[in-house]
Amino acid sequence: MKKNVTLKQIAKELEVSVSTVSKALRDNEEISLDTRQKIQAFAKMYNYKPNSIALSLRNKSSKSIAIIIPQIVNHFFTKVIQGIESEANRRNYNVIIAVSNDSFDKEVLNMETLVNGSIDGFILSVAKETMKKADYHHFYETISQGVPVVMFDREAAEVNCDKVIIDDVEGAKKATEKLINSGCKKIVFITTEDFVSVGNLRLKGYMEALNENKIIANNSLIIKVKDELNSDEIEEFIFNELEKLLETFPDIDGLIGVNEFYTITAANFFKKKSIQIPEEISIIAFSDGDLPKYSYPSLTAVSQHGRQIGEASARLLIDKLEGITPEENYQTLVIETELIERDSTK
Amino acid sequence: MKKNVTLKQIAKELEVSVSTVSKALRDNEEISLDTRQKIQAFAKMYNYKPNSIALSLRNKSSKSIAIIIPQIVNHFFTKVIQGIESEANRRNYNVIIAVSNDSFDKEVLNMETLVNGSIDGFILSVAKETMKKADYHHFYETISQGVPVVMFDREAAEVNCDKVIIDDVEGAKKATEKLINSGCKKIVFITTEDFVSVGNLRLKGYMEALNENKIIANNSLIIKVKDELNSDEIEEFIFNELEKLLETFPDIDGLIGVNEFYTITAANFFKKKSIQIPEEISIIAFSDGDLPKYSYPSLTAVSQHGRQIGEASARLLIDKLEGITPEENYQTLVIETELIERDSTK
DNA sequence: TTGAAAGCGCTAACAA
DNA sequence: TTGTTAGCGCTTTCAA
Repeated sequence: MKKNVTLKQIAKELEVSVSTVSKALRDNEEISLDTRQKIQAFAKMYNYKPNSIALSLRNKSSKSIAIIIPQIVNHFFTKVIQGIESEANRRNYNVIIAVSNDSFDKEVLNMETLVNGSIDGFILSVAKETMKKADYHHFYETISQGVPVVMFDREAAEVNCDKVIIDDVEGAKKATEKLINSGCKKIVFITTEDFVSVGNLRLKGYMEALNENKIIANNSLIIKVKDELNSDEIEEFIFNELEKLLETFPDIDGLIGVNEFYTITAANFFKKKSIQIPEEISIIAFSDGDLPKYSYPSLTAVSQHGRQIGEASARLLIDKLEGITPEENYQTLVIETELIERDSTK
Repeated sequence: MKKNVTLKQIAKELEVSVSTVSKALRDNEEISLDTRQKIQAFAKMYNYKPNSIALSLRNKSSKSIAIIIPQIVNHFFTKVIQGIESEANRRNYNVIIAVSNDSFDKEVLNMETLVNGSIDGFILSVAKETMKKADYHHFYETISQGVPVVMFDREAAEVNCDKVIIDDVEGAKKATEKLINSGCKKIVFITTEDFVSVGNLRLKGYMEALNENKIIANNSLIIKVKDELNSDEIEEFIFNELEKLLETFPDIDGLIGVNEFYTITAANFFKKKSIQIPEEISIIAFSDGDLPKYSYPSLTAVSQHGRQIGEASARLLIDKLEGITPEENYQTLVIETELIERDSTK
């Protein structure tokens, strides 16, 4: 076990001072070409690598940014990470990923442990529990300490910071219109409980589209899946709700789900019932994931462009870190959704 | 923008020395109860948080471990991360995630940037390109610098370090046997190219099961998907191969795929052909993901227990970091696979 | 052209 | 019981 060489060791070997070595390695003109070359050659030979911790301490900057996401097992978030990674790497920043598990406490803990020196800024999507509690003190604190925060997707409206969101209202509207235009009259909407901003916005878009097309919205067609259910229970819940719905409204002919799981579960329900997709019912999912694509028939989906969201978030954050945009100049970028038409719609 | 308070500032305010503050905050008995309480109260009021960078520099340990995975958009890897996270958090370690994108250069770069102080050890799955090149110098170097490495799933056999692998041979064998026992005679096997260790091992298990059941293996039934194809091309490739296969062997009645994408694509092919699953053909996927579960009919799958792999890896690494296991004592843990029976097999 | 010294925030051995 | 000092690895100002 040979430890990494330090400036000190090199200095000792070469019988020069530490500062000379430091300067030489940064190719400072102050040092004679001769010494510089000698030192550089030696450093290379001993595979010298500057200690990044020491650099961070010294420079008050670690050149790394932290991502805090609610869940790691989530295709949308992984896409966002991919986007952040690519932009950050391009601009020589490292990326650290932490997971809040949708828990308020873990979100706070993550920020607290990271905020002290190890990272220069945050890109995060707010944990569900935090939204529910509406307790945002940890965001205010980090921002007031001069550590910039960028929120994406799930954001806290009252917190002043850069944000990258998708146009959920518009996305849901486009999806609903697509169904209406292809002849659907009774469109089911499966969403989350009210406190999740995203679900709400999508519901709003659905409503708007109905209104504008003079279709009277019917609350019975809106299924709100309880937050605390696990995946088996979700299936059971959705199957039950649809079963009931089908009894009262045997003529439902369209369905939109605010995430891929709800939607695919619904699609499977109809497959089981031998109700043809899209002939008898058209289906659209909100999703950036693989489920709709590999489903049979494949599902038309509203893509959230996770990668672009990630890239935009990283750009916003790094621009701020490097002083390209002034500190108190907060922007909210809206990334357009895209309707990817597949085989579940006419 | 108020910066975080430091020991020095507290010391100054309270007119004591820095070391007194340091000791008081760690509740050192050396300091009188009186002073301790005063200092602690003050620190709390000013929301003092130790600077983790300074601590790392001082302690030569950051209490964090780095995960390097080939891809972030991969359900298996995210499950593993989840497992690592939970074990690491339990033992008060932070987790940093970096992505190699299956590129040799990026893997090397990641390790180099992280190895210098910011992390105490690595948990990684080897990038495809690295396996192809069989260039493992970066692993040797980090290990020889005293930074422990744990490899999971995709591992470099010749590198001496802790490893957590799944019993791929056994998993494939179980899957094949399941099909044989349910009456399948002609089982297709869709795998990767030869240099991917995992694909190879699974193929071996398939072969073994056939042999032990006196079924003569037929190379034409083995489809090797080229590595460089994108997802659309993979679909095209698999569809073509199966089409051809069906002409020569209209009596194929079983199929195993080494990952969820290959398998689900094959399943979709049969759905398109109106060949009934599982009546006419039984299907099993290797997968930890959601695709098989939400497929219709749902697909029987060999689960790799990603979460457990993650937990075991973290345990191995942290035990080494804390000196619980001796440095040069390398273990290879084998995590059993599990056949999750669903609706695509009889 | 080179080097000494201070300092980033913290801890710990030793001195007072 | 409290404080002084040195040091983790690095950069940078100022002096030689």
